[in-house]
This record gives sequence, structure tokens and C-alpha cells, in this order.
Amino acid sequence: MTNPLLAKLEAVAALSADDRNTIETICNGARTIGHHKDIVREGEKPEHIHIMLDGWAARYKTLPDGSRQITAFLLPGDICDMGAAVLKHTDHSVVALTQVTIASITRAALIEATRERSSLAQAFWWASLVDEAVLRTWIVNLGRRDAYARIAHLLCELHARIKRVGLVQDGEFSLPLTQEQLADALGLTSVHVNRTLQRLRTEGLVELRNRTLTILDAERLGEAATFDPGYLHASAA
Amino acid sequence: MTNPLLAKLEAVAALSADDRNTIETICNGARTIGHHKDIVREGEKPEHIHIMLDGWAARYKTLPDGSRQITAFLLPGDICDMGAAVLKHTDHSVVALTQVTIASITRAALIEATRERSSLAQAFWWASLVDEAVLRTWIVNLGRRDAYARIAHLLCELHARIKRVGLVQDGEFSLPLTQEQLADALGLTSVHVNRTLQRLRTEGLVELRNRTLTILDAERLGEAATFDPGYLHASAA
DNA sequence: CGTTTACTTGAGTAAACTCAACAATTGTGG
DNA sequence: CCACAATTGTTGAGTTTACTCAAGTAAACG
Repeated sequence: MTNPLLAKLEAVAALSADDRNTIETICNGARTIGHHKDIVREGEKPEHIHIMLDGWAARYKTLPDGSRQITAFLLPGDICDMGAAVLKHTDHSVVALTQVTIASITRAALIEATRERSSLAQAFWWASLVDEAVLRTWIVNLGRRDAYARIAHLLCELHARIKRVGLVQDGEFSLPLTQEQLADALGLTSVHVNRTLQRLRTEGLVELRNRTLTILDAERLGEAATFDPGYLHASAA
Repeated sequence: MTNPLLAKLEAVAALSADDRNTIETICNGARTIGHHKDIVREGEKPEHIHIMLDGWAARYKTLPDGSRQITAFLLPGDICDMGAAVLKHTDHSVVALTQVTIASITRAALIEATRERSSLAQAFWWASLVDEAVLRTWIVNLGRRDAYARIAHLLCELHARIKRVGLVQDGEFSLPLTQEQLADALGLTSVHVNRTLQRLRTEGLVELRNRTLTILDAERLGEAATFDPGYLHASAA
């Protein structure tokens, strides 16, 4: 199996054989994390960063009143806690939403590798810029779309991202999220997500059963969401 | 005057004299942009990136229905369109909210400089990670805070950031934003911003007159916002 | 000094929330 | 493999927050 981190980096920057070797070398083998376990905890300063190899995870923050906001869903190839590599402390937690396997790189090795090879530093930098673009679309989603378009948009994004990782078959893919988790990502309540999801179903746009999402009418779903996939394809110049 | 971009980069990474020289060399002199003019337009692929030297700008996206979401306020030292440097096309526009002066770096020069000097690539990368942290707090703000706490939080953030740039005197600073622009950043309507701002005033937390914001009770404002400044200080390890 | 832009206020409406109960599904120990 | 527990999903009724529309006031600008 090729390293999904390599795939992610090569999507934004050209890597040499030496670059690839370096990544393979510093990237340590798979560890398994159980469902619901935290991979990263807010405030910590871990000695290594984690890369998703398999499964789903969510990045989130908890407010003093106990409410939660998910700021990203993490799929294979995604980096759980890049901030931890270079910033003072992690500003968020990451929880495994399914059983997850992760690889890790020590902080020191990552900093060393990117100091030695500017091509790698550029690759991580550019991957970061793509992540920023995704965060910006989330801000637009939360700020300016109603619940219906908001959910539709998130489903479109997840569909596109999962497709890229090769896990979509006939417009159908595993979506192991509870309605409460969707609500925490969308800035809604689970009750409202439930009702709005029903509307998307009765209108024939999607089907969601047994943790599996089927997109029945991709075009109308995209329209409902005013989804523009450009920000995801974002590959390097 | 020292280059504000250097200040920004040095806040997250140590630069050598050569690094600083390189930045100074590729960074081209000041241009002035008038109030309300676009600095970057969505979909374009500009040949250089722009760095704020003076004034206020906003990064925003427009939806098909004409509504607008501001995803960042840009202050001196901030980079207007880093994504444009390396990604296929800009996914957002940037507009000058006051008269603005900007410097620019050509795409080619930036890519070249960061390829030659990994320390610079790292610095830009790390600056990007700080930007990401700010975007995440905006997501939390939009998703999980009501209008009152939301506005309070934005005011706290702007206060902290402007202080860092040295433009705060006695808890007072210039805030050249209309209520409509605040609304577009906060995912609210200008009418609701107006009423909520009045509440913040009558409760004695802030004063906002003549485009000047005075923080009357920083502690209570921070509490109302559940503001935790950690994500901004975020300096390198 | 007139005109545009920004701010303010009121009244009615709609989207999303809360609380509470219940059904269905999933997971677990015996 | 069943029985029970826990989690997740569904529904109803009432409430609240924020929105819409519309008009009027104040401030900024040429």
C-alpha cells in the first residue's frame, strides 16, 4: 500500500525520489485507535504528529458551556495535528469516529526533514494552503447558508473528498457519522439535522441508511448546496 | 520602517540575515489602493501576491444569491492571497476597507526564494498554520455562539491583533468597519448587528463612535465572548 | 447643501432551538 | 443467541433568536 501522505503531498507538489524516501523513512508504521478515542487532546504538546491511514476522525473544539464544534473531518492522508508540530500547543482535539489507523512522524524528524529539503517544506506548506481553502468554505457554509443548503454542501464536500481517496462506488459511500456529529460540524442541533435530512430524502436527493450515503441526484444536490468543487481540486500551479 | 511581512514571519520562525535580505529583495515597494477597490478578485490567477503594509482589507466570497461572507480581516503584515501563489486560482476576493498600501512579490520570485531557502519555506508554512488556527476559531464562532457572544469574540480578536501591530492606545483603536461588514463577517444581518451592538454598549462593555472602538471592560467582554487568546499568540515552538 | 451611505427603530415572520417522549438500532454480558 | 442496556434516530409542541421589510434619522461626502 502506498503511503496516503505521499499521495496527498504529490497532489500539490512534485516530489523527487529522495523526497519520497525521506517521507517513507520518517513516517512510522501503523497504530490502531479505537472508536471514540481521542487521537489528540487540546492543550497538549505531543512529540509526534499523526497521519490518517484509514478510518474517519474529527477535529473539534469544546466551549466552556460544553457545546462542541467540529472544524474538520479527517480522511486517509489527512494530517491530524500539523499545528502541534510547530506551534506552542494544540488548539483543538481530534477524535476517532471509527476505528482508525494512523502513522506518526516525530516533531524533530519533520522539522529536520523540511529544513534539509525545501521541496518538502513547500509541499507541506502548499498542502496547508489547500486546508485553508476548505476552512474558508466551511466559514461560508456556516455563515451564509440555511440548514438545508448547509447539509447538502457538507455532503457534496465529503462525497468529493472520499471519491478522491477512492472510496466511492456508484455514488455510494460509507458515512459513519451520527446526526449529532453532523450537527456539531454544521452549527445546528441534532433534532434540526434530523428533520432537514428527512427533507433531503423525501425530495429524492440522497438516501442515508446503515451508515451509507447514496447520492441519488448529484446535480440537484449540488444546486441546493450551490456547491463549487474548485476549492478541493486545488492542485499546485 | 521595517517590513511588516518580516515581523510576521519572525514571529513564527527564526530568520537569518540572508533570509531577511531575500525577503527585502523580492518584496516590491508600496502601492496605494483606494477605499472599496478590490485588491484580488475571485477566479483570477495574479502574477504576484500582495502584502498589507497599511490599512484594513477583507477577504470574502460571494454566493450566487448575492450574499457575502467575509472570511478574514487583513491587517498590516498579512498576506492577501497566498493561495494564488501556488494554487490553480484564487478562491476568494480581497477588498480594501480603507485606503490601503500594499507591497507585492511575484509568484516566481516567491517560489524560487522558498525553494532556495528552506528556512523561508518553513516560515511561510508556519505562518499558514497560524492562519489556520484563526480560521478554526471563526468556525467555532459562527457555529456555536449566539450573536452577542459572536460579536464580542470578534471584537476581542481584532483588539488583540491590532494591539500586536501596535495600533492600540488606552484600549482604544480605529475600527473602520460598517455594521454591514461586521454582519458579513459574523453571518448575521446588519440590523441584528446594530441591535446587538447597542446591547454591548448599554451594558458598558464597549463604545463605538466615529469609527473608533473603545473597550470599556475588557474582562467582561472576554467573558461574554468566552475568548481565549491562545490561538493568536501562537508562536513557533 | 444636497446626496449618498450608514445607522436606527418598529412590527411581523420564519428558521432553528428546547424540552420531552418514544422508537429503532446497535452493542454487550450471560 | 437472547435479554437488556445504551446509543441513535424520530416526532410533537411551544419558544426564541434572528430575519425581513419598511421607514425614518444621522452622518459623511462631494
